[in-house]
Amino acid sequence: MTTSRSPLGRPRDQRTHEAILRAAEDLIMDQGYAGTSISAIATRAGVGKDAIYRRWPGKAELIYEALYSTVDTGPIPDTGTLLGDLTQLTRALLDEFATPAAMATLPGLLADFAADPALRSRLRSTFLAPARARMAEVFDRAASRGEIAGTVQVDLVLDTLAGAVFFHVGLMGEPLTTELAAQLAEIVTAGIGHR
Amino acid sequence: MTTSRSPLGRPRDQRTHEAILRAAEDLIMDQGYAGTSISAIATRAGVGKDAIYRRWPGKAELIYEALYSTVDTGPIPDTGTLLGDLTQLTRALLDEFATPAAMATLPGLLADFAADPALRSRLRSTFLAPARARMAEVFDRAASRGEIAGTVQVDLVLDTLAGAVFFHVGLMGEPLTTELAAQLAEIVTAGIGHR
Amino acid sequence: MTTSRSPLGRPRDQRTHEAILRAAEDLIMDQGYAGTSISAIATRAGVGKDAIYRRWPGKAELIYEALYSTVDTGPIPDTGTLLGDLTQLTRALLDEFATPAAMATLPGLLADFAADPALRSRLRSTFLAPARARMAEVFDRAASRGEIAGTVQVDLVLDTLAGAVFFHVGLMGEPLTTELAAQLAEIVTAGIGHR
Amino acid sequence: MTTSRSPLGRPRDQRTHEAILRAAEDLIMDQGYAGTSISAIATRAGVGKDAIYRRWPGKAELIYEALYSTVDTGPIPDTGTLLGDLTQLTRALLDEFATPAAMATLPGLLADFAADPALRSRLRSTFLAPARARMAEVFDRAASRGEIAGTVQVDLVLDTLAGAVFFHVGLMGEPLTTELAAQLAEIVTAGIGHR
DNA sequence: GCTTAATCGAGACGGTACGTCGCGTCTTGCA
DNA sequence: TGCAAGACGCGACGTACCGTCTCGATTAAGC
Repeated sequence: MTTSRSPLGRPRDQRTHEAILRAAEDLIMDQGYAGTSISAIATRAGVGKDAIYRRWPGKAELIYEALYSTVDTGPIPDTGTLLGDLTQLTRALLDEFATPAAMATLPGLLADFAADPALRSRLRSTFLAPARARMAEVFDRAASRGEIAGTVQVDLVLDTLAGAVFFHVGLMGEPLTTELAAQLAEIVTAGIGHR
Repeated sequence: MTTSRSPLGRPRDQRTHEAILRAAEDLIMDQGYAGTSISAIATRAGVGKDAIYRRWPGKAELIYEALYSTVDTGPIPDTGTLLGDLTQLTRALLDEFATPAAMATLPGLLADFAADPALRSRLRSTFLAPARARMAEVFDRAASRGEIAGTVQVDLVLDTLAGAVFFHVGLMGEPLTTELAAQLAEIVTAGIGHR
Repeated sequence: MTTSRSPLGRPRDQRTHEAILRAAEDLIMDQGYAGTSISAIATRAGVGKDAIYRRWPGKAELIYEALYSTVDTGPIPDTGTLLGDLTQLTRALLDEFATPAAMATLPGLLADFAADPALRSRLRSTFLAPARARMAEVFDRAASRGEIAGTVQVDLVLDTLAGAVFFHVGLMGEPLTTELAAQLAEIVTAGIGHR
Repeated sequence: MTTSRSPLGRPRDQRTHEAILRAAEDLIMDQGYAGTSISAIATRAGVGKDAIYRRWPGKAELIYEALYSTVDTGPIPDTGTLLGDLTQLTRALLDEFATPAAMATLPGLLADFAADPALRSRLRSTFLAPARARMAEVFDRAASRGEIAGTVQVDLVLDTLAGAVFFHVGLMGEPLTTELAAQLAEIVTAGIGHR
């Protein structure tokens, strides 16, 4: 049997967990990523610093979980055309990145992730891999419809879309046009689709 | 006349200037961006901290000048085709970002720039604007050749290319394939070119 | 009758008690008083922290019991002379203070006791009072032998002896000469005896 | 020549130094030794913690300098009798230990000094050695007057007096009788003087 | 046999202090 | 005025203990 033994000692308090995440999000909102310290989060949450370090190894992981825990889990779009599907995928990406908190956080967060190989691979497996799987499915369907020929470099497309969104939204702080997702999807679809 | 008055007192020592830039580059190489402090740069350069703050307002600007001062000033590519021109522009972008020092620096540097509106606009005017001008020229020629119709959203294309390169190289630390530039240029060209 | 009701619930485990005292002594030996934490004692004893706090209110009391529980209960010396009796009392004092563990512990322990009035009076009643009683007896006999006249300030003598021993052994970490007890006793005897 | 080169860099600010010592003394007064933290001293003095750690390696040395810097430098007593001289020396000892701040500090301070061999020897050379020299002088004069015969174990006497004072005042927190010095001096004088 | 209640190991909890580091500014003496 | 050196106030870092608490499990004594 695989009955996982109930862990020893006092279990972690769920309310503590939530208070930390909430405090983190609040502080990010009005202080930005760099201006938010672990101590400040702890104070605001009414929590000891240890309670934070017990759960997360550092600021980057905490903030990542606080803001990006809602990985896209909706149904994979199936509009009947590659362009339609890609547009929806891109729009989902945008929706996640375009919140005020996310915009204020992305550059600093990505910098911290980039600086640490362990974090980098965590980001890849936690965030990028699911997105890649969804996109691969979309391309598969497009191929079976005959919309595209041969293989598509899914990673390349994903990087292109994510990179463009990051540049626009996170880095440049550009006002977010609702057409951006459509335009990007259009470019990529046409760029790939030509056989 | 606008002859700026020659400044009073002892003139700044050019060797100090160079020593700082060299020390900054060295430290970036083996400590990364976050691990490089102004104090450390000063010590390594055999220089007082004031000598640094007298020249640059902070770490971001110093590192930016030390590593990215060589803005692309070569001739605008003119291969006769949009694809060829874009490939060359993208390759230039890659060459600049793909040095070890640049890869180790980009995310942290961009985070610092993103956090400060003043820096952000400086980046836009110093770095992005020239690249945009060169790209606009390439598109103009393509239009006059009849390769593309109507207007092209140059900013969008630039963000897409730069974003993709940043994601691949700076953030993910991916091994750099020489074909990346060609592939990206191909996607964008096709994506735009279709009329 | 006042037969104390046998307590409800699971009785305390004697082995736990002993394991704690043994762990405390071990840790004191190679980490000193300040370097010994309650957590460390608990871990070393294979015991929860509560098991400690259930028995002792703090580190000072625990260590005190672990190292000084063997209050001098031997027969009161009766050598026939004041000098002989005082020498033996002093030697007993020395024997108790001169163990490596005691030497490593005394200053820190006394500091904790001094900082808390409750502890201070506990020390007085538990440790000093018995020693004082024994010494008073010795003086009584000396008076009845005619060795000393009038009253003797027992407290003063005790403080003098204990203070000197503490200074030599605990504070200065001086190598312990076997003659120290004799010399101190001699001084005090002569100092008091003169009428 | 032995002209000591003027040190490089900005010299340490004397007012900072004094503010720290004053804040330390204040806090000791109403918080005790254990209740006084370096951070609190820094805050109270309006000073950064570094300014403290730059000057003293830890709390013990800082407090020691703040409270006991005024080593007895008055003229060596010369009353004509050993008893008179010793009484005065003991009274000086008492005067130094019997201030409220000193009483609140001594046990904790001595514990910290005892825990570190380096501090222990510092205490010996800075504090005890001068006192020993003064006492040796007193004994020399007594010998030349014929009051005492042969050699006297100055260290033993010093430890006895200091230990007794420490026990009474620092450890037990006893109310301080003005006669204590006289009584102690009397015991020691008689104890030694008998030939 | 069942209930009651205290104890057990383990470890989470809110705090507080630690000693270090980097920031950007300032104050020296010398060039 | 520039310059190297380094002190300055500030504030965050991540760690260590404190003494209390909350788990599930264990161990008697009283019903």
